Amino acid sequence: MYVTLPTEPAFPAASLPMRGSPKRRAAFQRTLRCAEGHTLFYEGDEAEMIYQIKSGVVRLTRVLENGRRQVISFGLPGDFVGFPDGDRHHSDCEIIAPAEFIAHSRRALESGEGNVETHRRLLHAALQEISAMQDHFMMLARKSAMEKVASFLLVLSQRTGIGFGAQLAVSLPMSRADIADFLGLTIETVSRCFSQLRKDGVIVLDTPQSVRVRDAAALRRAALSTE
Amino acid sequence: MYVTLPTEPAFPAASLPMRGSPKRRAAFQRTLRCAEGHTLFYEGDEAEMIYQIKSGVVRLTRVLENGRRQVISFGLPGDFVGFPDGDRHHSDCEIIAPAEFIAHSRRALESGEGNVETHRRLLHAALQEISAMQDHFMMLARKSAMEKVASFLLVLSQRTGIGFGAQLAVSLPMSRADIADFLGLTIETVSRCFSQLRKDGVIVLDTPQSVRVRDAAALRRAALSTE
DNA sequence: CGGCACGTTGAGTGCCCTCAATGCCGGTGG
DNA sequence: CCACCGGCATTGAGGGCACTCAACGTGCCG
Repeated sequence: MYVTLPTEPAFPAASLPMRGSPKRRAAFQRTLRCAEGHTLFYEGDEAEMIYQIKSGVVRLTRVLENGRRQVISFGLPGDFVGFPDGDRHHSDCEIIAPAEFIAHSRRALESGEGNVETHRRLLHAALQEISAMQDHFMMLARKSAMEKVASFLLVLSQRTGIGFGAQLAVSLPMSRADIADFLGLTIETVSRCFSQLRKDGVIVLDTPQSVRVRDAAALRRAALSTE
Repeated sequence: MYVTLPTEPAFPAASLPMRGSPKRRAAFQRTLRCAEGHTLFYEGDEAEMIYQIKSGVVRLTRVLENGRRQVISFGLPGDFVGFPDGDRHHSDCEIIAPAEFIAHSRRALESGEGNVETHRRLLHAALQEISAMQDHFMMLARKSAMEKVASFLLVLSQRTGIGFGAQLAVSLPMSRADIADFLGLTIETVSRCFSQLRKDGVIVLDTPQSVRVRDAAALRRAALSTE
């Protein structure tokens, strides 16, 4: 069953697939569609569902009291988002490219209610998340600006790139500010790194949101920078 | 390299409580004691157990191919370490202060085998870990050197500090190199921050491994640095 | 056309890194 | 006992990378 999300302002979408459903107690899994610009959940919301992204892109963010923002991660197809801390979400989740989700009840993760196999997959995803975040520690703490941007492009091209002749077309639905807050850089530095990669012939910038990777090997070298 | 190795060679401690035990199949939970300098598990080891720290301190590290090292976290009493990625550990775990653990079978987390309540607690700890790591993202990406060091001291003093008159005595079993690799700084910068805090009268450095917090409010201010 | 959001580019500064020297402490051997 | 050494921490001098501040270009929308 599909729940199409509207063009109205953001709302606690997490609650939608459950409320008022006659099959509520049996609804461990639902499919959900959501337009760009909407917020799937906010920090502090009660976490009723965990979402697997079928298509589209989401952005997980967290804000410090002084206003500094951190983009925790970008959710790409295949990713799970919404793992709770206690019974609450600990970040905001905004849709930045029209997305479809499979929504799982939180109890499917916590108690295996509904389906043992689903429980196993959710748990596995949560543990993988921990490992992936550790990789990102390296990124934030030990890589130069160019390495960060190159690594970012590399991952994105590997996960969502589309063959385009000898090149790989990559869409960047997020803004430069999002990328900067993800990598721990400023907007200007991110922009300068893109320009440098363009000047070096590694990438082509058709529009700021549309990149083609011309030299994947060079990109990989820039991302590692063993020197 | 960084850390002095113990009087005996490191060993796969994780396997100790299981091997040769006649009660092996029933052993979902065991207590374990381990001296400083030993390694509880290595990256790539099969993750048979998950450990809750009863006392002592451990260090989780990961190494990049080019040699750059990242300290993922320090495990303090109450913390869980050893959450697997698939069936493998994804970091090294070394004991840096004599420690006691409760070892849980990985199956206790994955299938709830043994005890439902244990399963719930392990899962809860894994989810909390995700949330805690997100906080550390902020730390690595958006805080200045002084904020990082002050935050680090603050957390440590809150978790392991011992009242000492009006002051709070904190033990730092880890080296400056460990702290630097945890915070994404260099040894020298960490040292300079400690010295600055000392000059400002915020802390007293009895020895490099033994700190007293004189002015907790000032430390908190330094950690937030809203300016 | 003006206003705005976003991205790019330039100039200058500052924070933290690099490199280097020194001090301290424990272990070891003369 | 002292000399020597290696590991660790501290401190200083200098430089570079990324930040800050600012200007400009572009596309979108009223």
